[in-house]
Amino acid sequence: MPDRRPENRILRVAVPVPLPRLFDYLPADDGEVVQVGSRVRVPFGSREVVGVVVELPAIADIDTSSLKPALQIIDDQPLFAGELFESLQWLGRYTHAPLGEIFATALPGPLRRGEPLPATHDWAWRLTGAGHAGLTDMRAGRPRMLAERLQDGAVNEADLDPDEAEATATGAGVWRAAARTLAQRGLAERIAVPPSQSAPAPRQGPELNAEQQFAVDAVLAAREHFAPFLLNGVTGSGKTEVYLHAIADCLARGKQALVLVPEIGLTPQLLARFRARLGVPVHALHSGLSDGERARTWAACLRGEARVVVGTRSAVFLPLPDAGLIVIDEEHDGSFKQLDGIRYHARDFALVRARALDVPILLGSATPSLESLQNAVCGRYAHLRLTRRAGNAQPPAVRVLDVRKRPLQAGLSPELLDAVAAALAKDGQVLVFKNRRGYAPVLLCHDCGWSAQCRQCDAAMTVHAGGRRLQCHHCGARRPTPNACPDCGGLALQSQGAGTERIEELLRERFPDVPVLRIDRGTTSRRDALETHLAQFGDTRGILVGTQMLAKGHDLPNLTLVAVVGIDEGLFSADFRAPEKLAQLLIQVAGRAGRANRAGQVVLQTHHPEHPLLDSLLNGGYGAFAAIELEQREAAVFPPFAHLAMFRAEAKQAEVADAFLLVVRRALEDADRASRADAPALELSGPLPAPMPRRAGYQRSQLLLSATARVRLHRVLQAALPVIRASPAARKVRWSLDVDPVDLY
DNA sequence: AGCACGCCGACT
DNA sequence: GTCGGCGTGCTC
Repeated sequence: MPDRRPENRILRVAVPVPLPRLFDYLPADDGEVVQVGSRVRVPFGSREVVGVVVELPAIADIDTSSLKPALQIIDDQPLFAGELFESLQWLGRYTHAPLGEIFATALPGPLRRGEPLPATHDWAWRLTGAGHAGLTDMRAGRPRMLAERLQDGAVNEADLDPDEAEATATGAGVWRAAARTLAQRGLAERIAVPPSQSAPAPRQGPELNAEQQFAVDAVLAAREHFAPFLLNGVTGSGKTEVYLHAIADCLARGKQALVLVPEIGLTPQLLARFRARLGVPVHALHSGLSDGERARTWAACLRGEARVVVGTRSAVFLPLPDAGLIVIDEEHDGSFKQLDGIRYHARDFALVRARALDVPILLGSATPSLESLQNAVCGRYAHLRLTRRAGNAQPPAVRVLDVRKRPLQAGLSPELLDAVAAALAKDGQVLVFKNRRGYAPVLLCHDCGWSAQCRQCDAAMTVHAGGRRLQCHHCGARRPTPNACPDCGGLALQSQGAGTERIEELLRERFPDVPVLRIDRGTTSRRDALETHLAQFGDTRGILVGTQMLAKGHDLPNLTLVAVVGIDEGLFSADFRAPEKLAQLLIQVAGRAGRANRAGQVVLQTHHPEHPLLDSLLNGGYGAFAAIELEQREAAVFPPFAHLAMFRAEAKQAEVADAFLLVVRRALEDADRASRADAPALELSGPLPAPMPRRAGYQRSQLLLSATARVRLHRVLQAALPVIRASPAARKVRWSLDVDPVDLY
């Protein structure tokens, strides 16, 4: 019988520092009982940190002479228990990140800093005795109006908040000033009440069509166990209705549902729709919330009070003691991948959690990632298809504009400007969409469409050294930029198109009598600014100019023309994922054009009207494109047929970063040689300059690893990382490891 | 990552 | 004579 008395256990703690090990502490002097998964405050060097207890080994087995006592047990009940604890351990092994940092990223700020788990009760206001007595003597005004609302009993703060329509008319939260006034005069008081489970009565949704019903039935049939579904539904086919039915069933069984949405997808409209339909409070979790609100949602989930949570990437770390279903909307979206710190992929981690929780998981998209599609093709995911659009909505007509040798203004051809003029003449709205993912620039001939390709790699070369050098990101080959096009002899070689500012400027000049609204990071940094801008734009005729931000969001019923420019960089990018991202984007922006009552038109401006990507996409849709692209990925041994990891390093001098990556390369080659059964498991490319090689005075460089077998990739990484971390070169650079990197070039 | 300790330049 | 540059070493 093991001795479980706390004084005979030591605490093995994961501390939030980038050290791949755990630290042991003696129990706190207060003799408090500790459980695995609880936070503890511990001394660490010359400071104090908050860590998580991950083991409680018997004191008899440990040399305790150098151990310090823990300072405080923060949680009497573990914050990380059961499935979440296990899944986070898995994530630590998978990302090769220290456990302490994993726990820290899984927690909202206040909990990470050691604050106690917040209360989750609601607040309500009620009149005091004096308030009831003095009501009739009060002057007219907001305080009196509030007092009158409270005279029949306490009212929750949530119910005092005006609803969406009122909020814009009166301004949100005006009652708070009135409440403060009443409280100061002793007429009203704020009281804690149990968390409300009340919500608007669930409203009936539209009737499901046969495809939707089939999808819902399939999910319900599998609801008792882990079952991944790819819900592949064209734009407007009603994926959300399928989610809502599956969630309603989950709630009826007394279980929790977690819905992950892309950063830009968590709009007030989406939340309002969920709230109106489900009949329980719907919690939201996104970066626009205050730290306190995030901590409260975390606590509400842990206590099982939150039944439905809709959240962005970080919501994948919420505790789900009564989980019944996980939904990932727009599963292909890039914002599910964290790009710094712990570089996790929320969709992939959600799959791991769903398996551990033994619940179904629904991945929805009109344009699934090729990874998920391949999983569906090979039968690991059940493939559900929604092919019919709601109502009479017709897919928009797509026209490809060949702009070779056309006189461009700000990158726009005369034909495109004519199309804009025509749409405006019919009182329509126009969206001019500039494709500008952070592609490294490629060289293009405006006369014939020629682009600089590497002679060995069949991949586009990227422009470096201020346009004077071309470099291949696969093999590192370099050559000078030609002065004239090798194919047609023309001198119209250019590395990139115009930005949205230039386009906006030109359109204003050209169409002075209509509003031109530019939407991009510069004009629209705040989270809700996009919605506000679009709402202001309304449905009058006018032009929207923008980048990715405009691909989704606010419905624009009068949008009759979508003009897309700048797709050639995507067609010939060095990034093997560029075609996939471009195809997804084109489908998405095209989906914005036209509604049931008004036909929409899409114009694609390109130097490559015959490009296979455009051809397959236009003639066979996303499915046809994806089938071809998957074949190419298989032939080239790229994901999902290979598994990648990326070391990145930055230093003041490029040679320092490269020297470190050469050490990494050596360590990986050694580990690979030592572990290999028959053939090398790894293919390495690099060190190569990163897409933005210079940033803030730092030179950035990277080393890519590829392996066909995931286990071997991890085995080699695990063997090589101690060597890498211990190397003197590692201290001279800032470096990181990214397992399953998304943006390569 | 922090933070301390530790040994060499321009300043009150 | 000191304040402070950031190299290197450690954190139970």
